[in-house]
Amino acid sequence: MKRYRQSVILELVTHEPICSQDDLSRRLRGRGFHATQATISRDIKELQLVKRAADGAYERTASTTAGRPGAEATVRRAVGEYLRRVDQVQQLLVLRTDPGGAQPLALAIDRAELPEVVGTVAGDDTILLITRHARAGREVTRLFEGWARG
Amino acid sequence: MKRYRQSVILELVTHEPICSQDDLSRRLRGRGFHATQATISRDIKELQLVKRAADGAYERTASTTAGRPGAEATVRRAVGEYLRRVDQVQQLLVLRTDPGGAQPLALAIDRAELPEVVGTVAGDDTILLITRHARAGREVTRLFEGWARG
DNA sequence: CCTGACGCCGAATAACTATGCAGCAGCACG
DNA sequence: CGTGCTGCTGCATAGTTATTCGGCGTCAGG
Repeated sequence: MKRYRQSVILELVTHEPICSQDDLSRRLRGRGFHATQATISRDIKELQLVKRAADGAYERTASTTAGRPGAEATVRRAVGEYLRRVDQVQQLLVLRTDPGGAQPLALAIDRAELPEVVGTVAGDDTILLITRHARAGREVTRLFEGWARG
Repeated sequence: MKRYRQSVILELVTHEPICSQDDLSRRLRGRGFHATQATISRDIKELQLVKRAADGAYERTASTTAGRPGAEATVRRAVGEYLRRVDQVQQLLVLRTDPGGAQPLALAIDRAELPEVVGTVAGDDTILLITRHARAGREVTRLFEGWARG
């Protein structure tokens, strides 16, 4: 129960701006969790989130940002199977696959929640992958190319 | 006055655990600054500190450590000189400039490492600017429009 | 000297978060 | 069973932070 709820909190927080615990409580309710602000306060402490003063949103720290081990194996396999080419333009990567391969690959990438990856947009055979900056883009490129070769 | 106080806040926060704004207020008093919690709240927001949930201490973010002070003045000037229009679509901003203005403006924006800005892609007279979320986009829009008018 | 605009600030207060306490499982042991 | 222990939770409230409102000083233009 608690573990599951906390993982949903992590996901919510990484994907949209959550600016208060009541806010979080409401979104959890939308996913079938009932938890009071008190419980969420404790969850947030255990998850070691931080609250940005600039906009009040909660954020994961580096320690919690490492993706789940299972997801990494999945994305690794998906990259090996689908990825055909990578082009980098600053902090954007354009990934090419065979026709129809973009959706499953993008899904796997999203699930992995790689810290360098801000988000993806997938068409049919092309994915636009957005990283935080060019350096991160290069890292992801190297990572993926390694997986594609292996 | 304000600048000086804020730099002292940064120093205090990096060297010892400060867990509340009243705490900070007391320590500032020890160094000859008199500021209420309200003022400190505003300072902390401007300094873009984050509060760790784990222990409640304030912490600097990468951007406050990395961003050079000159960069903000530069981007300010660049916005005033080049920016002609801003359109927002959720967390994306489309910035228009006169022909040829996109590259230098994007460069200045990148250098400033604004925390709300994830990245930019510049063409000749158009920049796609990616922010973390719509709220951040609105802030950046207001910020830039203010600079463009000034 | 006005006057308006602007930036900074404090007091009060609204909004948000942490925590002491008590209740309720579940579980191990006698 | 009964008892004690542990982990998790909600309620109430204490503690902390953000914001609103209004005042003050500065500066530029009239």
